[in-house]
Amino acid sequence: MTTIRDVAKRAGVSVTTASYALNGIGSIGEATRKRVLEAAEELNYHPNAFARHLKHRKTQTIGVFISRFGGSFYEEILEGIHSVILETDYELLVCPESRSTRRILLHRQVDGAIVFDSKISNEAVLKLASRRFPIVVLDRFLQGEFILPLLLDNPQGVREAFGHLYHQGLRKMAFVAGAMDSFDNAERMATFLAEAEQHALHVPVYQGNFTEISGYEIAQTIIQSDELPEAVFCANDQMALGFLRAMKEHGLHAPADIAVVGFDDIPQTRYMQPSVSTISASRFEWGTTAVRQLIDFLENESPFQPRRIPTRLQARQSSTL
Amino acid sequence: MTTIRDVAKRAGVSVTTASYALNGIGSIGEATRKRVLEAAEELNYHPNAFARHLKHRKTQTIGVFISRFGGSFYEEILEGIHSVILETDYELLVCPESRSTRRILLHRQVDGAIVFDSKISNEAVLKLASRRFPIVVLDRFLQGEFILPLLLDNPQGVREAFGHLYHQGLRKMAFVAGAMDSFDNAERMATFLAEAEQHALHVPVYQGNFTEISGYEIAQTIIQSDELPEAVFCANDQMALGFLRAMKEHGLHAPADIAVVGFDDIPQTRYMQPSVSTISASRFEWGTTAVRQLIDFLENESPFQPRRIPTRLQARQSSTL
DNA sequence: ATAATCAAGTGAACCGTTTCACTTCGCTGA
DNA sequence: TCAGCGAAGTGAAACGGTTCACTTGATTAT
Repeated sequence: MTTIRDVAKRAGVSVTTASYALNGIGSIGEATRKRVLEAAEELNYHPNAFARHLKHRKTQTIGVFISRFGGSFYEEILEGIHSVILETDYELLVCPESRSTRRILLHRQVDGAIVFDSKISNEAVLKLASRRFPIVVLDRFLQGEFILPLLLDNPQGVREAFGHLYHQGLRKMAFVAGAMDSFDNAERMATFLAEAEQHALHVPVYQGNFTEISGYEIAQTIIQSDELPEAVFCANDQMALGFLRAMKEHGLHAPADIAVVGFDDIPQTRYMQPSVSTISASRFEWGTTAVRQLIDFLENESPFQPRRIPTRLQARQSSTL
Repeated sequence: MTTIRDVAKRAGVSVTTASYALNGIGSIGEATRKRVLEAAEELNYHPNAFARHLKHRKTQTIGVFISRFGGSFYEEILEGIHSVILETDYELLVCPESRSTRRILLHRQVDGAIVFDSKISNEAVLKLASRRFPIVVLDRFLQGEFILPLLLDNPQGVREAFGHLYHQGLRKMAFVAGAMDSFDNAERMATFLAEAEQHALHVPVYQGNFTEISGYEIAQTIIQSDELPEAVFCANDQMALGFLRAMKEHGLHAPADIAVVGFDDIPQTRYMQPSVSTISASRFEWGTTAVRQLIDFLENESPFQPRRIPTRLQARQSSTL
């Protein structure tokens, strides 16, 4: 590995001069600067990032903490984040859940974090966040001067979906809930029930856990009961898929027998027969917004702008009479 | 930030002793060790990763270089890599194409690399690879003592697909090729044509570029020609999807009018109507194999084991008469 | 002629660890 | 009694950069 000392020696200058010349700062004569740059080029010199970070106590890196790579779930968000990073001189460190998450966060290997991993506790986030280490959270509602929660606009999409069902004359509705500890689930449920209440409807809630199988099992239960609901809203698409699978197995059709709406707009929903109505959000924009705000905070200390990511109903076959 | 000096001071020992105690090496009395660990705990001390890396000239990090996050393409490979990393004391740095790729590679911020990004040139890989910096490439055939190409077993899957078509009595076949500079495309095509030749078949080749639209356009051309082939093999699924879309628009059905087979087993193939025959590989296993070999090389200098990732035909509706 | 100014360049400390080479000291065995 | 030893602990250099405070020597103003 060639170091700046090698470069300095070859250019016949001091290390200080070499450093200034390479970084284009300090007052260095044109001829000298050129000599240093040439030497660096000839020796194929590249500064050691660790030495630099150690000195600067900054890493020019944004950390993104997700629970796993799979599931198509983070893909678009990451693409969005990446697209912004490309325009900046920051780097991107994507870290799936593991011991290293703790390590990386604690060892300050990144300048700021975007958190989308419920395994990271609220306490941890609260403890870590500081002026020197702002955190954007995408998966929870958490307030703090140096914490920005950036969440989906669940109410908007859910209200739209409710209206879509209601205006088609459907009155007997059911709600299939996801994991209890999920903020999104809570908000989707609260909104749906509030809308129903406004229209004097009673909506039974079935407790699932966001998995396909939980949707499937809940559908079994519902189908075996006395009378079927006219419409079911599932707190996410996986459960809607499970629900539809059970319906199919019992010879029931959506939307004729039960209209079904999900949430997230995962790719399969488009390809299923029938195609599945769902609520979409621009996950790409979610990612770009998150990283823009984070970098803006790091560079200019601009206070966080609370914001919701818009959602939109995608009315497809499974709920359109 | 608390440093090891703070810990040493609080424990009333030298920095050296603190370091040894924290790392569990050197000869340090039991009582002293305990005192140091307590001090570290109380001060919430975490060693600075950069200082450590600087000293060690090792980062305990594997870099994965992909072209982008989207497209479901890397997902499973990354999951596989991640699952292995979890069992080791290495960390994972996933880097989508950008200036930073160069930076990270050149600045030796990782101990070894897994490359799956055709934008990184062969020359770059050849120049970088060394005993101290082994590289696994997943997207090209590249030989070198410190380079391990880990590729799909294209011939196996393609031969299976050819047999599947041939045994159903199909004789008039066509091949829809992907990007010219792709190793996978070349190998798939070579295998298919060789198989055809063995059975005295002539197979016309249509040049696409792996995109859905190129498959669509080629289908248009073929459909407007005098006589249709009985079967078409597309070098990847995207093109197969485009091909099927064009067929549908012209009122043609797969497999009755033309049997279609793709390659990659992307999720949609399962959900389409008709479901699309394709060739699958365990991408998860691809990832685990890659990182296992890399770490094994780093730790034990065990020479690379050339290997192919097995592929398997998934015969679905689009090609099953 | 001389002081002031300025551009160009340099020495050395520092960032936070690790680790080599060394010291200290109590104990054992002859 | 004392050489020798091993356990416990320490000082300081090193990793590879950056940057503060400083020197040098030429130019300018008076």
